[in-house]
Amino acid sequence: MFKNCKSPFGKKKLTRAEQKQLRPGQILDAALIEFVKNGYAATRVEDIADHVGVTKGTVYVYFETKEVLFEATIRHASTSFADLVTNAKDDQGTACERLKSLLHAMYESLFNEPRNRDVLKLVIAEGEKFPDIVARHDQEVIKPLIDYIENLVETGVAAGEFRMSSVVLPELIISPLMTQAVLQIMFSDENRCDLRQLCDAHIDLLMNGLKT
Amino acid sequence: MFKNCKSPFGKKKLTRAEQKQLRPGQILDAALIEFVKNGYAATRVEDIADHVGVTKGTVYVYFETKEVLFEATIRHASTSFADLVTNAKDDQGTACERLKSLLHAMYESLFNEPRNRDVLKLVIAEGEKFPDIVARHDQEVIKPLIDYIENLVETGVAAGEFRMSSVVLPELIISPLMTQAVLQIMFSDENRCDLRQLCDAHIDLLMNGLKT
Amino acid sequence: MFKNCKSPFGKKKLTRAEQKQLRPGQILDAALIEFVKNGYAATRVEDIADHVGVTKGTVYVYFETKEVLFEATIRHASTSFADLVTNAKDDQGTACERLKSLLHAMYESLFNEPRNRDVLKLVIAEGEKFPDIVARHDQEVIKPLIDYIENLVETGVAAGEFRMSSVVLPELIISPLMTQAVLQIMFSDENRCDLRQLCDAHIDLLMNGLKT
Amino acid sequence: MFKNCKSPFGKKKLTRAEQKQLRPGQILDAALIEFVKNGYAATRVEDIADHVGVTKGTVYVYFETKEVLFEATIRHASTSFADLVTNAKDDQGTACERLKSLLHAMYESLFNEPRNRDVLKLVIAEGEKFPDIVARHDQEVIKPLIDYIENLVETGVAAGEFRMSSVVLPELIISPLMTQAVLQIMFSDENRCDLRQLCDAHIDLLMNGLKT
DNA sequence: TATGAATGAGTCTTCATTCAT
DNA sequence: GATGAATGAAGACTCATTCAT
Repeated sequence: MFKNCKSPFGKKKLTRAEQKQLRPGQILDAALIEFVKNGYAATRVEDIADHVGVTKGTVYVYFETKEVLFEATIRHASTSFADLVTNAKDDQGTACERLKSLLHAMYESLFNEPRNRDVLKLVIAEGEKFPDIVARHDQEVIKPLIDYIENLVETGVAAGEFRMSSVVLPELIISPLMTQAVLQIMFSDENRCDLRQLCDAHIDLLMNGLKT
Repeated sequence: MFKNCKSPFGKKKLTRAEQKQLRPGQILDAALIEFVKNGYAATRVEDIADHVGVTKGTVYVYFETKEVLFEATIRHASTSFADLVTNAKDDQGTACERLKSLLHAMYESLFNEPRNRDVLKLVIAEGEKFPDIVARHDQEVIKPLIDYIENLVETGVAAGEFRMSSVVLPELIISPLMTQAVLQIMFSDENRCDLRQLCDAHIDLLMNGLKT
Repeated sequence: MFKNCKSPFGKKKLTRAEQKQLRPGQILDAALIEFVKNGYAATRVEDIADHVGVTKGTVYVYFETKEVLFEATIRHASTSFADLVTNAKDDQGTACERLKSLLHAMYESLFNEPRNRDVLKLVIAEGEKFPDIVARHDQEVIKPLIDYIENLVETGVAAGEFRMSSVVLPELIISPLMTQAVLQIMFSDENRCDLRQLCDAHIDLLMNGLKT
Repeated sequence: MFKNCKSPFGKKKLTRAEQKQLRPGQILDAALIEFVKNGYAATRVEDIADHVGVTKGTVYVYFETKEVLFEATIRHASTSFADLVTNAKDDQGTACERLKSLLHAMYESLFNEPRNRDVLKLVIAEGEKFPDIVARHDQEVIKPLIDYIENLVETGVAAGEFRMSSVVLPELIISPLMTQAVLQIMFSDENRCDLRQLCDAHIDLLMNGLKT
């Protein structure tokens, strides 16, 4: 009895099987941190292993090569942002309200999910060596977002909420977010800018700019 | 015959002394291309030398280490964008006109000067390993630009050209440019977006958003 | 009773105990194949395990180290050829007849027992790293064969069957067999040579050479 | 003066250029020794470098990979034996004399040129991993020799020197040499056998066997 | 000044071996 | 007995850097 009840008070000492299930995730988390810090080439597989508390060899039990690990790392970290658009599609309300809602969600994600910034940095820095990753990011993150906004703007124009004059490119609408992400990457997050203030100013300027 | 007669009418066959004077610039140009392509760590000094048509040793005649070469490369390539603000300060006209003029100049620079994008990419990708470079870039490129725009907006508000409501952050104003630069970096310049159209849409949306 | 009578009609589904008894032999068989194919250093213990259908760990249950396994593999595979001489000693008849009989038996063994070739290849290839194996092979395979032939020749000379002129070295007598084995090893058995024809030509030439 | 006159009495201190020319040969010689001693897989590139008195890196200046080095090593060492047949073709005399002459030359080569044994050992041991090497060896060493002997025997039979009865396979004629080479490889050359005696016995038995 | 042979520290990757389950 | 996760020592290969020419 209690044979399998590993110390009911602590949470350590997992069984091998449990460890094994956790390992890939642990390694991918550590890999993201290290790859973001040093870039692909300058990150040593051993640094990642140390970060997890295992040895080099263990990393190779789960990932065949450093390249495979890198690609898996990006894939692992790329989820949350894509979900954002998916969720936004359920929103109700006027185009204006839905646009605001989307932007708020994006600012929140920018604030709470460093992984999105991390992925962006890696796509920028390593895209030349890993074209597949750029394509994936375009396909699964950028494109859906741009398309959704384009659709929103068209809906708003049709409803008379937005002026229809010149083409309003979706890139324009999200550019403050992208720019803020890039600045956070460049200046290592020392919050030079109050995100809430930026969000408000962004929406204010944009809505004023769009209104009929 | 005429073997050494460096064709007085052509521009080839420079003397050794002339060669020597050109070398550092040639090396820095090649270094920029290679560093941008592969990143700092994955670029081999020999690749740069090959690109110039000399051997590794020659690079070390002019630059003590790869790090020194990298820093010199960034410094060498960082000039043009800073000049832009300096030149803009001579502009005359209303705040609105001067803002438009600045943005046009920046789009033109984005279009004509790939070096600005190159430097941005390197600052993003290698900033963690070279904090000095980030600081320099902030000090000499970003800050002056932000300050100039801030000043312009204040002037415009004071003159009643722009509405004064909420704070309009300079970052908001330049963000479409920054975003476009990042997209160009990520997608290797396959012009997904007509720059002229973007410029017009940007100015249109911005002016509408700012106006009283 | 009936202990071993698992499913009297089929031969599959052995008990664990039976499995256990077979394991060492299965491993040694697989090890021979892999060691012959890749050599000692380039053979991975896991390849051998895979070949048997077990995992690395199981191999180590039966053999302490890769070296021990290698030595056991050679010993396991070295039996048949030694028996050949033992059996030949029971032969009756003239020296000439007994020599022919021995050669026939050796050709048959060369044809039917790839293991002899396998052992020869390993002794040649790995002898430097495993001197014991060479010594064993010399002691248990080569020496007895040479001695037996020497004795046979002496008997034949004494009986007037063979000319006694110069010393006839036993190595001369078996060299076509050794050579054929080496060629089979080198050219992976693509039968460049009809063994029966070789056997006949060998015996013909030899008997003619030996006759008074 | 005498600046470049490197000690006319000693032979050391070669110039860089001279060194460079010698390096590949030095490396190949060392590589042959090490590869023969340990086999391909168990030989470390550093062992070879140490043997030459340089560092690992230097080996890679001249040979891209260990595999390339191995193949070059075999090619470098494979010359002398092939020449033997080429030279034999100039021989004059009866078929019998020419055959004897060839065998004498081969025994001499076996005695004086350890490289031939070395190549044979590597072809046997590593042939499976390097099929090209086996093919080359067959094409350039074995085939020419076999063909030459076949021709010689036919000539001898036509001239009535040899009996024409059964087919006499060239492999039979050279097998004592091949066997001796293999025994030398296996027993590391501790001359178990007087080569001169073997040669005489071989020729004696063979000529007796062939004669009409 | 320019070269490029040589170096050797550093990194990826493999694999024999161990041991908790 | 069997497993396979984990280890860590070892080896192939790279590349920044030096220095004799």
